[in-house]
Amino acid sequence: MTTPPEPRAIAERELCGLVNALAQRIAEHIRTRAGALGLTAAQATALREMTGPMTMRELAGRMSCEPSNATFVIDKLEKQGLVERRAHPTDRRAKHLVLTAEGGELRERLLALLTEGSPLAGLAPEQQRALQDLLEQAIPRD
Amino acid sequence: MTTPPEPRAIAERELCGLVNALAQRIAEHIRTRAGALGLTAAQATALREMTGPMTMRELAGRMSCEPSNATFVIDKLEKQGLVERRAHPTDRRAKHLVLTAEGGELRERLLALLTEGSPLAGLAPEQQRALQDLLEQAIPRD
DNA sequence: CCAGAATGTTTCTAACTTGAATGTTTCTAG
DNA sequence: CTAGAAACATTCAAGTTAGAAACATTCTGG
Repeated sequence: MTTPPEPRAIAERELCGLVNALAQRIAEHIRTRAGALGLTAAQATALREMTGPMTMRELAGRMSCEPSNATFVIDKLEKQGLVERRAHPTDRRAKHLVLTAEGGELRERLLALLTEGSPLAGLAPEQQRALQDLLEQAIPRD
Repeated sequence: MTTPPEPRAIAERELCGLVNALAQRIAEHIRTRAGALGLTAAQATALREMTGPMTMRELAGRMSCEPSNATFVIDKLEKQGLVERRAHPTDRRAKHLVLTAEGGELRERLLALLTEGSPLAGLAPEQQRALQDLLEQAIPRD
Protein backbone atom coordinates (compact mmCIF):
# COMPACT_ATOMS: atom_id res chain seq x y z
CA MET A 1 0.00 0.00 0.00
CA THR A 2 2.86 2.30 0.59
CA THR A 3 4.18 1.43 -2.85
CA PRO A 4 1.68 1.36 -5.65
CA PRO A 5 3.81 -0.73 -8.00
CA GLU A 6 4.93 1.72 -10.65
CA PRO A 7 7.32 -0.39 -12.72
CA ARG A 8 7.80 2.39 -15.25
CA ALA A 9 9.27 4.76 -12.68
CA ILE A 10 11.37 2.09 -11.06
CA ALA A 11 12.97 1.17 -14.37
CA GLU A 12 13.76 4.83 -14.98
CA ARG A 13 15.48 5.11 -11.61
CA GLU A 14 17.59 2.06 -12.29
CA LEU A 15 18.51 3.55 -15.62
CA CYS A 16 19.68 6.75 -13.94
CA GLY A 17 21.89 4.68 -11.70
CA LEU A 18 23.35 2.81 -14.66
CA VAL A 19 24.12 5.97 -16.59
CA ASN A 20 25.85 7.38 -13.57
CA ALA A 21 27.76 4.16 -12.98
CA LEU A 22 29.10 4.15 -16.52
CA ALA A 23 29.97 7.82 -16.32
CA GLN A 24 31.94 7.09 -13.16
CA ARG A 25 33.79 4.25 -14.86
CA ILE A 26 34.70 6.54 -17.71
CA ALA A 27 35.82 9.23 -15.27
CA GLU A 28 37.98 6.77 -13.40
CA HIS A 29 39.49 5.53 -16.64
CA ILE A 30 40.36 9.08 -17.57
CA ARG A 31 41.76 9.73 -14.09
CA THR A 32 44.22 6.89 -14.25
CA ARG A 33 45.35 7.53 -17.81
CA ALA A 34 45.61 11.26 -17.24
CA GLY A 35 47.59 10.70 -14.07
CA ALA A 36 50.28 8.97 -16.11
CA LEU A 37 50.73 12.27 -17.96
CA GLY A 38 50.63 14.48 -14.89
CA LEU A 39 47.10 15.68 -15.60
CA THR A 40 43.93 15.59 -13.52
CA ALA A 41 40.77 14.11 -14.98
CA ALA A 42 39.26 17.54 -15.61
CA GLN A 43 42.38 18.78 -17.32
CA ALA A 44 42.42 15.69 -19.53
CA THR A 45 38.76 16.13 -20.42
CA ALA A 46 39.42 19.73 -21.39
CA LEU A 47 42.36 18.68 -23.54
CA ARG A 48 40.28 15.94 -25.12
CA GLU A 49 37.58 18.42 -26.09
CA MET A 50 39.99 20.98 -27.50
CA THR A 51 39.50 19.87 -31.08
CA GLY A 52 40.28 23.39 -32.20
CA PRO A 53 40.21 27.00 -31.06
CA MET A 54 37.13 27.73 -29.00
CA THR A 55 35.68 29.98 -26.39
CA MET A 56 35.52 29.35 -22.64
CA ARG A 57 31.78 28.87 -22.76
CA GLU A 58 32.00 26.44 -25.63
CA LEU A 59 34.58 24.41 -23.79
CA ALA A 60 32.43 24.36 -20.68
CA GLY A 61 29.54 23.08 -22.76
CA ARG A 62 31.66 20.32 -24.24
CA MET A 63 32.90 19.38 -20.78
CA SER A 64 29.36 19.52 -19.38
CA CYS A 65 30.44 21.80 -16.58
CA GLU A 66 29.97 25.39 -15.43
CA PRO A 67 32.04 28.16 -17.05
CA SER A 68 33.55 28.99 -13.67
CA ASN A 69 34.96 25.52 -13.56
CA ALA A 70 36.36 25.85 -17.06
CA THR A 71 38.18 28.96 -15.84
CA PHE A 72 39.73 26.95 -13.03
CA VAL A 73 40.83 24.13 -15.34
CA ILE A 74 42.19 26.35 -18.09
CA ASP A 75 44.15 28.30 -15.48
CA LYS A 76 46.05 25.11 -14.72
CA LEU A 77 46.60 24.16 -18.35
CA GLU A 78 47.76 27.66 -19.20
CA LYS A 79 50.20 27.60 -16.29
CA GLN A 80 51.64 24.41 -17.75
CA GLY A 81 52.03 26.07 -21.13
CA LEU A 82 49.57 23.74 -22.86
CA VAL A 83 46.91 26.28 -23.74
CA GLU A 84 46.85 29.99 -24.49
CA ARG A 85 44.09 32.50 -23.86
CA ARG A 86 44.09 34.83 -26.81
CA ALA A 87 41.81 37.71 -27.69
CA HIS A 88 38.75 36.56 -29.58
CA PRO A 89 38.82 37.76 -33.20
CA THR A 90 35.33 39.23 -33.21
CA ASP A 91 34.03 39.42 -29.63
CA ARG A 92 36.12 41.31 -27.12
CA ARG A 93 34.22 39.79 -24.22
CA ALA A 94 35.31 36.30 -25.17
CA LYS A 95 38.65 34.52 -25.00
CA HIS A 96 39.97 32.37 -27.78
CA LEU A 97 41.53 29.18 -26.41
CA VAL A 98 44.34 27.75 -28.50
CA LEU A 99 46.56 24.74 -27.89
CA THR A 100 50.28 25.43 -27.85
CA ALA A 101 52.56 23.14 -29.81
CA GLU A 102 53.36 21.37 -26.59
CA GLY A 103 49.70 21.12 -25.75
CA GLY A 104 48.83 19.62 -29.10
CA GLU A 105 51.55 17.07 -28.72
CA LEU A 106 50.42 16.08 -25.23
CA ARG A 107 46.87 15.87 -26.49
CA GLU A 108 47.88 13.30 -29.08
CA ARG A 109 49.59 11.20 -26.45
CA LEU A 110 46.56 11.50 -24.19
CA LEU A 111 44.14 10.42 -26.90
CA ALA A 112 46.29 7.40 -27.63
CA LEU A 113 46.25 6.45 -23.95
CA LEU A 114 42.52 6.96 -23.64
CA THR A 115 41.59 4.67 -26.50
CA GLU A 116 43.31 1.65 -25.06
CA GLY A 117 41.35 -0.23 -22.43
CA SER A 118 38.28 1.90 -22.86
CA PRO A 119 35.31 1.21 -20.56
CA LEU A 120 33.24 0.93 -23.73
CA ALA A 121 35.26 -1.99 -25.04
CA GLY A 122 32.53 -4.38 -23.91
CA LEU A 123 30.29 -3.14 -26.70
CA ALA A 124 30.56 -4.12 -30.34
CA PRO A 125 30.84 -1.25 -32.86
CA GLU A 126 27.21 -1.45 -33.90
CA GLN A 127 26.17 -1.49 -30.26
CA GLN A 128 28.20 1.62 -29.65
CA ARG A 129 26.40 3.23 -32.56
CA ALA A 130 23.06 2.19 -31.11
CA LEU A 131 24.07 3.63 -27.74
CA GLN A 132 25.10 6.87 -29.37
CA ASP A 133 21.76 7.16 -31.14
CA LEU A 134 19.87 6.60 -27.91
CA LEU A 135 21.95 9.09 -25.96
CA GLU A 136 21.61 11.74 -28.64
CA GLN A 137 17.87 11.32 -28.58
CA ALA A 138 17.75 11.48 -24.79
CA ILE A 139 19.77 14.68 -24.65
CA PRO A 140 17.67 17.61 -25.81
CA ARG A 141 19.18 19.66 -28.60
CA ASP A 142 21.19 22.56 -27.18
CA MET B 1 48.66 14.32 -41.40
CA THR B 2 48.75 14.98 -37.71
CA THR B 3 45.62 12.89 -37.33
CA PRO B 4 45.70 9.49 -38.96
CA PRO B 5 41.94 9.16 -39.34
CA GLU B 6 40.92 6.68 -36.66
CA PRO B 7 37.12 6.89 -36.84
CA ARG B 8 36.71 4.08 -34.35
CA ALA B 9 38.51 5.94 -31.59
CA ILE B 10 36.85 9.23 -32.40
CA ALA B 11 33.41 7.68 -32.10
CA GLU B 12 34.35 6.22 -28.74
CA ARG B 13 35.45 9.62 -27.47
CA GLU B 14 32.22 11.22 -28.59
CA LEU B 15 30.36 8.47 -26.83
CA CYS B 16 32.20 9.15 -23.59
CA GLY B 17 31.19 12.77 -23.85
CA LEU B 18 27.57 11.84 -24.43
CA VAL B 19 27.45 9.49 -21.46
CA ASN B 20 28.92 12.21 -19.30
CA ALA B 21 26.52 14.79 -20.65
CA LEU B 22 23.51 12.65 -19.83
CA ALA B 23 24.87 11.87 -16.38
CA GLN B 24 25.25 15.59 -15.77
CA ARG B 25 21.68 16.23 -16.90
CA ILE B 26 20.46 13.58 -14.51
CA ALA B 27 22.56 15.04 -11.70
CA GLU B 28 21.20 18.50 -12.34
CA HIS B 29 17.66 17.18 -12.39
CA ILE B 30 18.24 15.51 -9.04
CA ARG B 31 19.85 18.68 -7.67
CA THR B 32 16.87 20.86 -8.43
CA ARG B 33 14.23 18.38 -7.26
CA ALA B 34 16.21 17.56 -4.14
CA GLY B 35 16.66 21.23 -3.39
CA ALA B 36 12.91 21.60 -3.15
CA LEU B 37 13.02 19.13 -0.26
CA GLY B 38 16.03 20.64 1.47
CA LEU B 39 18.36 17.90 0.30
CA THR B 40 21.59 18.00 -1.65
CA ALA B 41 21.99 15.87 -4.76
CA ALA B 42 24.16 13.36 -2.95
CA GLN B 43 21.70 13.06 -0.09
CA ALA B 44 18.87 12.52 -2.55
CA THR B 45 20.83 9.89 -4.43
CA ALA B 46 21.51 8.08 -1.17
CA LEU B 47 17.84 8.21 -0.26
CA ARG B 48 16.89 6.99 -3.71
CA GLU B 49 19.16 3.99 -3.39
CA MET B 50 17.95 3.10 0.10
CA THR B 51 15.51 0.47 -1.11
CA GLY B 52 15.97 -1.39 2.15
CA PRO B 53 18.42 -1.90 5.01
CA MET B 54 21.97 -2.07 3.75
CA THR B 55 25.57 -1.61 4.70
CA MET B 56 27.69 1.49 4.14
CA ARG B 57 29.77 -0.22 1.51
CA GLU B 58 26.73 -1.45 -0.35
CA LEU B 59 25.26 2.04 -0.39
CA ALA B 60 28.53 3.44 -1.71
CA GLY B 61 28.45 0.87 -4.49
CA ARG B 62 24.92 1.82 -5.43
CA MET B 63 25.84 5.49 -5.39
CA SER B 64 29.00 4.82 -7.41
CA CYS B 65 31.15 6.66 -4.91
CA GLU B 66 33.83 5.98 -2.32
CA PRO B 67 32.82 4.63 1.10
CA SER B 68 34.33 7.68 2.77
CA ASN B 69 31.91 9.81 0.83
CA ALA B 70 29.00 7.65 1.90
CA THR B 71 30.05 8.27 5.50
CA PHE B 72 29.88 11.99 4.86
CA VAL B 73 26.45 11.82 3.24
CA ILE B 74 24.92 9.49 5.81
CA ASP B 75 26.21 11.75 8.58
CA LYS B 76 23.99 14.48 7.19
CA LEU B 77 20.96 12.27 6.71
CA GLU B 78 21.35 10.86 10.19
CA LYS B 79 21.59 14.33 11.66
CA GLN B 80 18.28 15.11 9.97
CA GLY B 81 16.72 12.03 11.51
CA LEU B 82 16.09 10.37 8.16
CA VAL B 83 18.40 7.39 8.54
CA GLU B 84 19.69 5.38 11.47
CA ARG B 85 23.00 3.56 11.81
CA ARG B 86 22.25 0.34 13.64
CA ALA B 87 24.47 -2.56 14.55
CA HIS B 88 24.69 -5.10 11.78
CA PRO B 89 22.94 -8.36 12.74
CA THR B 90 25.80 -10.65 11.81
CA ASP B 91 28.93 -8.54 11.23
CA ARG B 92 30.05 -6.26 14.01
CA ARG B 93 32.38 -4.39 11.66
CA ALA B 94 29.48 -3.26 9.52
CA LYS B 95 26.65 -0.81 10.12
CA HIS B 96 23.09 -1.48 9.17
CA LEU B 97 21.48 1.56 7.58
CA VAL B 98 17.75 1.86 8.12
CA LEU B 99 15.34 4.56 7.07
CA THR B 100 13.35 6.14 9.86
CA ALA B 101 9.62 6.59 9.42
CA GLU B 102 10.28 10.20 8.51
CA GLY B 103 13.00 9.15 6.11
CA GLY B 104 10.75 6.67 4.36
CA GLU B 105 8.08 9.28 3.99
CA LEU B 106 10.47 11.84 2.55
CA ARG B 107 11.85 9.18 0.22
CA GLU B 108 8.39 8.63 -1.25
CA ARG B 109 7.96 12.32 -1.87
CA LEU B 110 11.40 12.50 -3.44
CA LEU B 111 10.74 9.59 -5.78
CA ALA B 112 7.52 11.21 -6.90
CA LEU B 113 9.37 14.44 -7.66
CA LEU B 114 12.14 12.64 -9.49
CA THR B 115 9.87 10.78 -11.85
CA GLU B 116 8.22 13.86 -13.21
CA GLY B 117 10.17 15.69 -15.88
CA SER B 118 12.85 13.03 -16.01
CA PRO B 119 15.77 13.63 -18.39
CA LEU B 120 14.98 10.21 -19.84
CA ALA B 121 11.50 11.25 -20.91
CA GLY B 122 12.72 11.69 -24.45
CA LEU B 123 13.00 7.94 -24.85
CA ALA B 124 10.11 5.56 -25.42
CA PRO B 125 9.78 2.65 -23.00
CA GLU B 126 11.31 0.14 -25.37
CA GLN B 127 14.17 2.53 -26.05
CA GLN B 128 14.80 2.81 -22.34
CA ARG B 129 14.91 -0.94 -22.18
CA ALA B 130 17.37 -1.05 -25.04
CA LEU B 131 19.51 1.56 -23.31
CA GLN B 132 19.44 -0.42 -20.10
CA ASP B 133 20.58 -3.55 -21.91
CA LEU B 134 23.47 -1.71 -23.54
CA LEU B 135 24.59 -0.11 -20.29
CA GLU B 136 24.44 -3.36 -18.39
CA GLN B 137 26.60 -4.97 -21.01
CA ALA B 138 29.06 -2.10 -20.98
CA ILE B 139 29.47 -2.20 -17.21
CA PRO B 140 31.48 -5.24 -16.18
CA ARG B 141 29.84 -7.47 -13.62
CA ASP B 142 30.73 -6.47 -10.09
C1' DC C 1 22.37 57.73 -29.81
C1' DC C 2 21.07 55.64 -25.40
C1' DA C 3 19.35 52.79 -21.56
C1' DG C 4 18.67 48.36 -20.24
C1' DA C 5 18.84 43.48 -21.13
C1' DA C 6 21.77 39.80 -22.36
C1' DT C 7 26.22 37.51 -22.84
C1' DG C 8 31.29 36.07 -21.77
C1' DT C 9 34.41 35.60 -18.24
C1' DT C 10 36.20 35.74 -13.69
C1' DT C 11 36.20 35.77 -8.48
C1' DC C 12 34.78 33.95 -4.29
C1' DT C 13 32.63 30.84 -1.09
C1' DA C 14 30.57 26.71 0.43
C1' DA C 15 30.01 22.14 -0.45
C1' DC C 16 31.36 17.80 -2.36
C1' DT C 17 34.63 14.00 -3.48
C1' DT C 18 38.61 11.34 -3.46
C1' DG C 19 42.61 8.83 -1.49
C1' DA C 20 45.55 7.68 2.18
C1' DA C 21 45.89 6.52 7.00
C1' DT C 22 43.70 4.52 11.16
C1' DG C 23 40.90 1.58 14.35
C1' DT C 24 38.01 -2.31 14.77
C1' DT C 25 36.45 -6.85 13.57
C1' DT C 26 36.59 -11.08 10.80
C1' DC C 27 38.82 -14.60 8.21
C1' DT C 28 42.50 -18.01 7.32
C1' DA C 29 46.50 -20.78 7.52
C1' DG C 30 49.65 -22.89 10.32
C1' DC D 1 44.86 -21.02 19.28
C1' DT D 2 46.95 -17.38 17.22
C1' DA D 3 49.40 -14.25 14.10
C1' DG D 4 48.82 -12.02 9.88
C1' DA D 5 45.92 -10.74 6.07
C1' DA D 6 41.64 -8.89 4.67
C1' DA D 7 37.36 -6.23 5.11
C1' DC D 8 34.25 -2.48 7.18
C1' DA D 9 33.88 2.05 8.56
C1' DT D 10 35.77 6.53 9.76
C1' DT D 11 38.96 10.58 9.91
C1' DC D 12 41.64 13.88 7.72
C1' DA D 13 43.76 16.71 4.13
C1' DA D 14 43.82 18.17 -0.53
C1' DG D 15 41.73 18.97 -4.69
C1' DT D 16 37.45 19.75 -7.42
C1' DT D 17 32.89 21.57 -8.35
C1' DA D 18 28.68 24.45 -8.63
C1' DG D 19 26.39 28.82 -7.87
C1' DA D 20 25.98 33.58 -6.87
C1' DA D 21 27.98 38.05 -7.49
C1' DA D 22 30.71 41.25 -10.20
C1' DC D 23 32.90 43.26 -14.25
C1' DA D 24 33.29 44.18 -19.13
C1' DT D 25 31.27 43.99 -23.60
C1' DT D 26 27.59 43.40 -26.99
C1' DC D 27 22.94 43.53 -28.45
C1' DT D 28 18.20 45.59 -28.88
C1' DG D 29 14.36 48.67 -28.98
C1' DG D 30 13.03 53.23 -28.69
